[in-house]
Amino acid sequence: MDVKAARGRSSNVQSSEDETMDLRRGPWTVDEDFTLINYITNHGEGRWNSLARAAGLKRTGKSCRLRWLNYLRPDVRRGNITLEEQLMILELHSRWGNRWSKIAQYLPGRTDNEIKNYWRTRVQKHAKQLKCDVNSKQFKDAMRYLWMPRLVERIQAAAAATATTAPATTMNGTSSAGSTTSTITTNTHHHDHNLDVHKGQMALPPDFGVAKTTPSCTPENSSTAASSDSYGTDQISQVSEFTDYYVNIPVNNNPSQDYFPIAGFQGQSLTSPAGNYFNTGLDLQAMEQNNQWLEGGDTSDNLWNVEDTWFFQQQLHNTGI
DNA sequence: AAAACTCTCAACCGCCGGTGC
DNA sequence: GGCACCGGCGGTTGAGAGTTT
Repeated sequence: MDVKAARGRSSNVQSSEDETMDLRRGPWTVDEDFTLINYITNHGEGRWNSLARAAGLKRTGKSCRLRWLNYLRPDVRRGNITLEEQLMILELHSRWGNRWSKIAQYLPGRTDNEIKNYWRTRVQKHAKQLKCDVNSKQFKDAMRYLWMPRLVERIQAAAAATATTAPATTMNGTSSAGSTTSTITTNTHHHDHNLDVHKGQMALPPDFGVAKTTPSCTPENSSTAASSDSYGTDQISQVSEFTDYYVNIPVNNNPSQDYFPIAGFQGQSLTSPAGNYFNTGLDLQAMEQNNQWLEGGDTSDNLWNVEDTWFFQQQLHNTGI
């Protein structure tokens, strides 16, 4: 098959160099993969254009680089994004916006492309369901006060379940295995860098979770400093608005050592994630009392159910936001 | 069963900054 | 300083798989 012509968009715009070199485009074949892996195994990475030529691949250097980094590299992790990774992505995106490669640095084995795809397909889908812009204050607040706490809950529930089967370790804080009533312990100055969050290697940025001297989860300043797609240097929060406080959450089989940061809580029970920090008119406590959104059993893609969406939209309507 | 629709993700594009001549 | 080349990044596309009608 002539891969070059496989993608209509690609076949329309061909550089003269491509035509003279008869470079291939489109999906990689098994043989090409094998050739690239073999060459890099024997010679290492180098200048990608010359590598492509030396390896006998009729591909651009860019294409080889992309294939290697996003797919063939031995340490690339594939498959579902874990809850911890989801939480990390939400958090880091709140800080850095669409800096996918930077975010990927903190998710070992995940590529910027994968994270970008996750954001576009999952996160933006939720924004679409809520009929609001993914960069809007409403959506960011909903993400912070609904989605992230819910992720934390599920992580915690999973950890509690693990603890039930392996009672030798205990959570830092009180815990009811299998329930969602565990108390989060505030740890405002905890700096466990390079935390063993996922398969032992999920490193956190140096200021991840650093407490501000003044809590910032107020209607006035929430979701105003970050999360724009066009980040100027003055727009990048030095401290994430999502990670004002550490919350000790065991996230793997060694809960006594591992803590996962999450924002917006100050020693609150997870049963009240909407809590007292949200006074923008979106009465999330009422949402909680409406109790639909805390119902368990959903999947990571179903953190927003129909009721959530409906209620959220009602709040938007009622408050005139 | 099949058409229509939705979702996922690999791959490409253009732009930009770094580097060497 | 100017130019060319290269690598890296974020944005976008579209094929194919999956789901719904």
